[in-house]
Amino acid sequence: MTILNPSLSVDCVIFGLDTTEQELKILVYERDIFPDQNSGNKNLKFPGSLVPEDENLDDCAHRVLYELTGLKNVCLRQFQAFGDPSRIKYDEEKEWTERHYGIKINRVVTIGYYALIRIDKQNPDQEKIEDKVKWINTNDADNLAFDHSLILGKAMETLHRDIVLQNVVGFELLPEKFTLNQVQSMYEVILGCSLDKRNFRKKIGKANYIVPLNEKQTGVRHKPAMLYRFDSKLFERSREEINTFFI
Amino acid sequence: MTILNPSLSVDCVIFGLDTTEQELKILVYERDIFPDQNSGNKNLKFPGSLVPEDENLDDCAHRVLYELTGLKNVCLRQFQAFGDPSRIKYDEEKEWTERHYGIKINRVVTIGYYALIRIDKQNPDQEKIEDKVKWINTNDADNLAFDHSLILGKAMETLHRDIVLQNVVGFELLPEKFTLNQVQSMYEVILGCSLDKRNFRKKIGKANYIVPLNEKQTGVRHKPAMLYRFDSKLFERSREEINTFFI
DNA sequence: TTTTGTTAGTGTAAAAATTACACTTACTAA
DNA sequence: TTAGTAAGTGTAATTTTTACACTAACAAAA
Repeated sequence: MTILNPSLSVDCVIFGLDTTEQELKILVYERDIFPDQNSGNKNLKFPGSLVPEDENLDDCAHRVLYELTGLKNVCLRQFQAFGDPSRIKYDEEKEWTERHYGIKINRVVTIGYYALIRIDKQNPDQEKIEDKVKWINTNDADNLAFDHSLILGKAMETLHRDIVLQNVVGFELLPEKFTLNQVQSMYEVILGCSLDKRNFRKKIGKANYIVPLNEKQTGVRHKPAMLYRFDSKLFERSREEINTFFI
Repeated sequence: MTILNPSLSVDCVIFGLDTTEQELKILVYERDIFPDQNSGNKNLKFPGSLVPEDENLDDCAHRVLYELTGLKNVCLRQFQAFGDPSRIKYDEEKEWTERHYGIKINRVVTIGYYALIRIDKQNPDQEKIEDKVKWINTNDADNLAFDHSLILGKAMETLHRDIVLQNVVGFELLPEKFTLNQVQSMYEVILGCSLDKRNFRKKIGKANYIVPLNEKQTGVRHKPAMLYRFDSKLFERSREEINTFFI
């Protein structure tokens, strides 16, 4: 039997790109702590859990995400620990947590992880989760449970920084074969701004890990775009070069 | 009485610039776990402690650093949580920890903080610490206690990244009035590389928070350098601009 | 008082990167 | 055949980055 540590948890901020609606969404888990209709988003939290006594934090984050949402093979990145003793704001939240895990909890420090995924591909397993997990737009995500609005803010800061510095790519967000315009609009949605098409292509042209295929879009009502693929090995290599510059 | 959480700690990686020897050092705490003379650096750890049940993580890091070393008003930055269940490698280390705190410990997750300070100014309080705290060169810091060599590596990565991106300044490392060459050699020591003097000055010239004083060095055996001061308000303002770009 | 040793301080030209900007092409569906 | 749509392309101006070498100002020693 696994013994849960009553003062340690992980929480996963999963960003999903909705390519059809051009929106950045997050995955939340719905509980029934506050029955009031007007309780806003207080019933919504990020998928997370207390950490078993003998489990590695990274492993725990992956496992918990899988168990709660069915998502696997997600590239999670630890970004910050949240340790305010009063981060569990309401008595109801503490009671729910103790009921949920069946143990008395202490002050809980949570380790925040984040990931970017592709909504249409890596969708949460709906059967498993009994409609408790859903996507909401980042813009509608104020007043989440616990301190999860704070966690979201820090996750977004980290995401933007990582995207701009190319510490993370969002190529998980794109289909295996994609067009350069899809890459551009991915960046635009994540960064929340628009980019110049030609200058963007100049930049992307330098990235050897974006490899053109000898293939074009079909069935589109306009000039078909060239398709590309993402080469993760080449990407890792170029990322190492950047990192050794810093180290 | 404070109740310590048996599975949570903070550790502080304090970088100190030794301007005379042009070296980057770290502050370590010496214990007597391994009596063997040849035990390398296994008795050396970063100042840290278990976290009291009701204390904020940041507050805890500052308090612990003060109590162990006498250092205060240090700008600590959280950089990563370390949670490998086997990060306490040796039985002797676990025993020492339990003896030291007088409680049974679990698997301990530690939250890493780092800071940059000026060795000649903010020296640890030698009386208080009974010679248990000392500076060692970062190059000599392999095989530290627990997983503290891993922690050091991650702290240095973060430091380099923060310095290059101007997320942190090392102006705590310099005297109140300083020369541009001091700034440059500070960067050189931290980054471990040499920089072009003219290009460095061009860059520094754009930073409005480095303010020239109408004053020169005296008593030096060469052409006296212009003195400058660091304006932390102007710096904060320019840092906010950078941050809003990311956010 | 002259010399010597030492660090301070300065400019430029070439190369690279960034920015702003508008039209033609290739396809589908009507 | 036409209309609508997104794809794809180049350039000139500006800014940033890079490499590089000498003179100036002081203290100490001769």
